[in-house]
Amino acid sequence: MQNLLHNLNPEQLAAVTLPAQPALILAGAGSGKTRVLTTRIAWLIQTGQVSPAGILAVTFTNKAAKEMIARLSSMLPINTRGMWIGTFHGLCNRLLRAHHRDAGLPQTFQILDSQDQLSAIKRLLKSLNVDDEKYPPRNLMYFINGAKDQGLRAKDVEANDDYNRKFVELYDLYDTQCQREGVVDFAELLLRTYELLTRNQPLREHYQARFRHILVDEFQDTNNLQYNWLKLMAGQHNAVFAVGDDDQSIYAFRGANVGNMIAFEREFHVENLIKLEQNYRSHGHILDAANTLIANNSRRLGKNLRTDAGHGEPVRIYEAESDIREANWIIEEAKSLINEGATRSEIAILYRSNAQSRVIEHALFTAGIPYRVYGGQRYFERAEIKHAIAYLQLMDNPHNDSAFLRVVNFPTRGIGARSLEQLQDAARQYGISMYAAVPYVTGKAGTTLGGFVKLIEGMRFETQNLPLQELVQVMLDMSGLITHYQNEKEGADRIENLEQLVSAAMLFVSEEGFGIDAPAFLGPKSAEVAGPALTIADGVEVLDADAPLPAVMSPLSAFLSHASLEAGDNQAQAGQDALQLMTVHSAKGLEFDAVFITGLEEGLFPHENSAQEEAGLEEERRLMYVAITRAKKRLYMSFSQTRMLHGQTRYNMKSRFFDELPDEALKWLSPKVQHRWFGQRKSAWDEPPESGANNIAQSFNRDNAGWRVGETVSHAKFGEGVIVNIEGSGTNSRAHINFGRHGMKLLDLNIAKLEKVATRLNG
DNA sequence: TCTATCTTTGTTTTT
DNA sequence: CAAAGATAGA
Repeated sequence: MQNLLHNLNPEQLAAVTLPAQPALILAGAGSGKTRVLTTRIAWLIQTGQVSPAGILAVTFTNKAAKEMIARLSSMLPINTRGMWIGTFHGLCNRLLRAHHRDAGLPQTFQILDSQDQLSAIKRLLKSLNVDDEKYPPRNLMYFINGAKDQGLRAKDVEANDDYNRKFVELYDLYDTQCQREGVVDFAELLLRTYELLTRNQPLREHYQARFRHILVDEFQDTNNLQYNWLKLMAGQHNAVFAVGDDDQSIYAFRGANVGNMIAFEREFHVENLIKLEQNYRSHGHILDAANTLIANNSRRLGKNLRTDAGHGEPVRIYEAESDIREANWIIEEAKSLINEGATRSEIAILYRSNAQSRVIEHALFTAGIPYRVYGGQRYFERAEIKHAIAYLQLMDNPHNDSAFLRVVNFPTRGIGARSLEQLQDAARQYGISMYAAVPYVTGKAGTTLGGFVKLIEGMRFETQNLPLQELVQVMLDMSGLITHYQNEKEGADRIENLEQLVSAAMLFVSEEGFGIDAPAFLGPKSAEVAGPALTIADGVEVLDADAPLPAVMSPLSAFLSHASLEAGDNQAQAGQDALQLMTVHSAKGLEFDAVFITGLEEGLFPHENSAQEEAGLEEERRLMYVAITRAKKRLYMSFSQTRMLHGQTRYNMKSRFFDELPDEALKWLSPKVQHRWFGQRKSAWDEPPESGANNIAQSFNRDNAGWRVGETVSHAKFGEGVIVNIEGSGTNSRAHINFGRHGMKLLDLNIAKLEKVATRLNG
């Protein structure tokens, strides 16, 4: 035990060894949060206070769950497989599989990712002849998910006007459609489990009696439903150990409620509140930047990080003329870091939105530097993989209409809109799935559709005793997907991806502990598993702690769940030492020696859709805080005067966040730009401007009262802005100026009192 | 019914 | 700039 607890600081030690009572740990960035959480679990088990089966540990990302399991198995000589450590969604999936009957779901229910959900909604609207201009599918999706995140069914949602009443009605119909097809969306996984446990007292009491210790990571990210879910699991007696950081709450957009931290403190009568403020990650200047920035937020629980490390290097800031040059600068800096001995994988390039990665990727590719992109297009979201998955879904659950529609005519088999219309009519008439409705379609359409059904049934028959990876292979061959892409010009990559699916299946099978030769449809090894998966206790079927997943889920179902819930963390080229590219969101929880935060411009970061309201802006600021605190030794920030977005050049102002950083910690690298065309051409302008940038031609046109497009100006009332466009000339010149937080203004250049703005420079 | 081509439209973040 | 959707012609 000694070795378990040594090297913990007093606060960490106190947190790890708290008594079995509700506890809230306010853990700042880099304060050893994960360490405290895992050591706590290990300590509880080692001191015999609880058995591994009595632990429920919840995280938000699969990455975090895996990390926790890995650390735990290095700390304790126990098999972590049976332990309940996972994401909210993963754990709920597990519960629903085990109790599918009580939950009113087919055993092979399938999980819709957001793409699937949106197309299901579009399909619903179409079938109901609802005007999707008036009721945009996307809005309906947010409406539904928002309601579910609050724990509300359609009947529970209050609607005060016709418009919202329609949304409620559609919400209800959407649920009906999902139920008919045997599919659940992300929010439904949680809500269904919540309802199941609320309704079913014996079941609830069983799990309450079992999980004496519930530990929650990233508690600030819980939404109301998740919080209530935790309350339900906790019951009256269980110890909830919540770890979180209100300053790192960046998921309010999907319902996360920081207020849960305060609610938790109050409702659970938390007497054990511990703050971890010692930072072990970042050098002083970096931490100062983070602290100063986040101090601009109101409504904080209050916490200030400190470090024993020295000031270290200042934060370097660079202003580029274009996004392309920004990327090139990043690469030059990264190169010199590498020359100085830095490891590539310890350098991260962060951006606010995925679209920004393209320019950087291009530059990295040209420079021949290995890199790895996280997130973005994920493996299981690629079109060809989606098709393959749809075939697998139909084999597992033929009533999934989304899957049916995706591949019924892909590759083409002469089943067009008319046949499907007939089929949909039949399905609606009998209230059954499209697959089941096929026999009711007569004529030629009936024959071709029947052929498709035969195909799926043939695939099932051929694979009924095969292990998962062979099942996938047979599916690929029989579906005609491979042949289809062979005939396509750019199909080679797609075929490669499809072949990878076989390896993915094999990997999944070995990692999850399914026997590698076990048939994919049945519960393999179930006969040999020590103890049955489901035990009957007091007349209730419950999930046994030691039973591995396969006992309640067939390998195929499990694999499909995996595809939806994990989407393949883009493991591409793992192992190679490469630069790390990712959004700020996906960087949460990670740390790097050197970090580049890019695209720090008004409208991008903070994002224009968020900066309108105070709450949104504060979330953006927390996001920036997360970004800064990822860095250990070196931190770079950059922004650009121009940027391509939606195929056109945009002129953004530098981010307001620069004004919220402490000058002493910063070093501005960019050359002065204010008088660049009045003679003082220096450094960055020594190189010729890129061709094709449409502002360049205008930049040498001095006819517009001395102003040019792209220039930063200052206005008495609106503050700083960037000239986006100039119309007219001479005494008639008017300019569209982007004043960032004050919006776009059209000003007469001969009347408005504008001043040129100098960029600060101290290096 | 299929394919090629045009038009339109992009929430930014993720389980 | 792309991807998704709509339209026209084969």
